[in-house]
Amino acid sequence: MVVTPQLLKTFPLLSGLPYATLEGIAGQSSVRRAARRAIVLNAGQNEEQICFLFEGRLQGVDFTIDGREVGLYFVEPGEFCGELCLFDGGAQPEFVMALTPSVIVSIPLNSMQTLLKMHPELFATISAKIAGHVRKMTFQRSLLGLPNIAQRVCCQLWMLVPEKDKEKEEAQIRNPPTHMEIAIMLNISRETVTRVFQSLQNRQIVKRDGTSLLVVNKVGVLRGYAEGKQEL
Amino acid sequence: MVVTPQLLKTFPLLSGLPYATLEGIAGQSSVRRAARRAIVLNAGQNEEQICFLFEGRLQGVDFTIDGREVGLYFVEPGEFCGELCLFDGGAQPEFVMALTPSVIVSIPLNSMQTLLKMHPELFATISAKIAGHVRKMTFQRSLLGLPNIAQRVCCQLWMLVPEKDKEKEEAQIRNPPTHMEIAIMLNISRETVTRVFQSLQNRQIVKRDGTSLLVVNKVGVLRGYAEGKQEL
DNA sequence: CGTCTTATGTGACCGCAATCACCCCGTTTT
DNA sequence: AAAACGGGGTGATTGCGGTCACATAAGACG
Repeated sequence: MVVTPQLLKTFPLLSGLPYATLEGIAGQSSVRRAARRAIVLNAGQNEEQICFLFEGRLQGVDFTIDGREVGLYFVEPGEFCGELCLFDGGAQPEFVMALTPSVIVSIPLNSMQTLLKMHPELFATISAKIAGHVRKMTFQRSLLGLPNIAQRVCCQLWMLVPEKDKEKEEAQIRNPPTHMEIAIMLNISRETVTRVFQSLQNRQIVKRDGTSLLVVNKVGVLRGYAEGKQEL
Repeated sequence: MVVTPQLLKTFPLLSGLPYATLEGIAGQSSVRRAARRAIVLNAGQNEEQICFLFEGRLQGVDFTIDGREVGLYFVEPGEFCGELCLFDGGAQPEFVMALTPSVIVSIPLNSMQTLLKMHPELFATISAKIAGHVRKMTFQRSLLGLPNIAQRVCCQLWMLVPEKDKEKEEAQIRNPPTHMEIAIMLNISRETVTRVFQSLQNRQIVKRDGTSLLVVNKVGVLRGYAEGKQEL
């Protein structure tokens, strides 16, 4: 499929670039659909591409020495991943997998490097992204320290609430991760996640609406659980 | 205390700089001793300094919502920390604490920024350092996925073995972290770490030599445990 | 020197989440 | 339409590591 400048313009990182530049980049880029569970980036390889997520949800995953899956972070539409090679040319440390059918725009590493030379102001955004990633990982790690499992799940759920809905009473989480995908993020078993969700549903705090929508009815209460102000 | 150019030159990041430049930086920098448990960098604040560790050992630590300590990474002599503000000007995400009495050289953020303008080639090293940090955190996260606790401890211990000793039969770990400090890195209790160490000592794999030295007698065996090839 | 503090060592107990085994249900595949 | 699959739901069991409560050892320090 063809990458259009309009498509590239939808990504915050690139939205400020002149049309002509975007046209050039578009010519070197590619767009692909990734099926559920498809590998977008491989660990341990020099992937040499920056992946922009247009639609869907991705997850960074790693594996322990004994083969268990470990969830690292989620990638939401508009964000990108695989940018670590811009910093040290090294290999991709973790796998990136599509959790839902996704649309991904890939810009090759060297196109990206050329672009950065022409527009060094983009460096600030990319640096900020990496810095943000470090902060996110730090926070995620601190989640694992919580002895209360339900609180862990609520924190993770809270992070999936769209920014714009955090102050509202009700929120929607589109394409929510499966229980398994949440479980590996939090180092707990799938069954335990299910049981916490049951508990939340019984209290009418969340509600499933089909397979691709999770409604948070009482955003404030969820937040309370996440912050440990109330026990589930 | 006064920072000399010679002191700065001991740090890999700065060792390639001309003497005159180092003199300039030295004038703006400061060196301090941090006692055991002293806070070197505060979380949530704009610390605006890059800290180079000359001697000792530091640990990045965070706290969960309910106040538990979480260990994030260790800083070894020659390395630096607090560099995240170079990337987004944001606050320091985690605390950095001295585990042993340490000597730390601090370069203010704006001196560092000026230096980077004059010597953009340093960017590569700093970028690589951040990239390395991301890789380290990813690995550390995958450690937490290990269901076998003893293996986790052995992995952590293996990472403390100096690079130069990894192929040898015997290795020394100077200023080893306490059991508690290892425990918070691995999300396990202090007692459990103690029990694993007992087990390792009984099998003559490690040996304490005073308070500031841990001798690994059988490096290969430790590695075997770390990689899950043998069960402890 | 004795006193304080911090680190380590160890047993007993117990609670909680992992595991296992199975169910249901909706979707996709054949 | 049947079969296969993946996701979610649930009970019973159990083992492992957390917690608690001490004991002991080793420095730190006046």
